[in-house]
Amino acid sequence: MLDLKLMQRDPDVVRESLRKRNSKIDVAEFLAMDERRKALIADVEALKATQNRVGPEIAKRKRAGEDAEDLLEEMKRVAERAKELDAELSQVEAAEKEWMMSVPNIPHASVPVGVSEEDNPVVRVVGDVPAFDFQPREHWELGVALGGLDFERAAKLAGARFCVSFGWCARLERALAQFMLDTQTGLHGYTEVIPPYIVNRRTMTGTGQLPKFEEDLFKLTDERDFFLIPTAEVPLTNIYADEVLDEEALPVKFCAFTPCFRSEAGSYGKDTKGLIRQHQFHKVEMVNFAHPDHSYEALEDMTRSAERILQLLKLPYRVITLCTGDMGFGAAKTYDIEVWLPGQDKYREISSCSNCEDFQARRANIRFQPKGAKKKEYVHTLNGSGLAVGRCLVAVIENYQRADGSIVIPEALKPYMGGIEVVEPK
RNA sequence: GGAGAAGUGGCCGAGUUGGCCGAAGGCGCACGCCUGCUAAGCGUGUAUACGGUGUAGAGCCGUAUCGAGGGUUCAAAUCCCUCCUUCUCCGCCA
Repeated sequence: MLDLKLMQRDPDVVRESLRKRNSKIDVAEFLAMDERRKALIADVEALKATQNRVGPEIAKRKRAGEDAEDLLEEMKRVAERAKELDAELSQVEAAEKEWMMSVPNIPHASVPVGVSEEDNPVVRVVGDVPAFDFQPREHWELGVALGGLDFERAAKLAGARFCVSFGWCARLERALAQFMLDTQTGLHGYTEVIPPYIVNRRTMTGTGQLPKFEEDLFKLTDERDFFLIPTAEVPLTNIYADEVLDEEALPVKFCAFTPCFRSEAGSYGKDTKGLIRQHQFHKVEMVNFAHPDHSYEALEDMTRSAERILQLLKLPYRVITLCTGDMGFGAAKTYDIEVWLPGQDKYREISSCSNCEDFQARRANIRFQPKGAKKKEYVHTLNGSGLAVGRCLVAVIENYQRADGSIVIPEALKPYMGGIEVVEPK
């Protein structure tokens, strides 16, 4: 959520932001609501002030045994009127809040202006795209042939966009997860967390999934308003909702390995084969709570931490900056890391690292107490995949394939593979 | 799943014949004084949000907030309803 004061004082900044994001949201709508709200507050509070002034007078008369009928009559009318205006005020406030909650974050000045992913500049390219002396195959083809992936039985169990992994493949995914966690906790100072995979509406609203993107989520039919997490960013970031952190404690760095659940509504026809786009996948997520003065350093730091995984696995990748038109709702700046997939002959997203500045912190009410200052400030929150485990499995399979259809296990994963060094066709 | 108890300011804890309660007291914290020695004492201050004004995150005025939401009433921390959370006992269970 944006700062209400900023909306009121400098609506042009918001207009400009929305223009860069190609949004149709109209700031004038907000300004009108805000005017109306202020007018109502003035009226309602004047009436309540009257009530507070006359109330003790009534009590005084009653105690003295005097008649207070005239005041009671008058106050009855005041109370009635106050109630009417209060109801209208509540409506206006709710509408205004909803409007505020649907406005995306303001892009950082360094973010390139653009319309679509075509306009995302490449920041750096790391590792050489491997040259194969045969036609590299796609992961789903290799995985199925080697008995590791089974999409047909998954369809039977659940439906499209699910997968069952067996044997070496299940082990490889577990190895990747463990390797990532060990790297982030051991090398980069992250604290490992196991959060709930089901969260409530408040939590989903704190990070920005709600109210705008409910159709992307799996909602439980339970009357308790439960949702399956689409990413561990949601529970990790909300861990400190409604809390005040010590300034010296910043930055706080959490990581978690969790399943992620996404409805993938509106992605019909995209990536219909393989593991790239599933309703359920695993991800190691990193979340930082940073001091506002250092959050952009933290973004670089987090991105490097994600890249480290690919470097250790010797997987070629590149880093791009998302342009204003391609950036997510809550982000002020986002780097995507794209890994090379020989089977697809292109780079595909495997991590997304964002600085949300105080956008989520304001929604979730996460603050810190600056030393010497009176007022508490919102922290900056960052999140990034470190990495998407399912897509990393895809990358390993495709990059480490050999002409005979076998797959070599990357050096860095061998300690986790229980002796498996090569997966070969039977 | 059954039975019961509780939710007040950073913490503890008063307040339940509705009005004099934004809320006693204590602790903690901040500043000052005193004293001077591994202490203590004294004084003052100590929430947040919104609205108005404005020297525009100074001050002042107003409103709201005693788990959340709704109701009764001229008036509710105090009465009624719903929900949430925590705790205790029993049952069940990975």
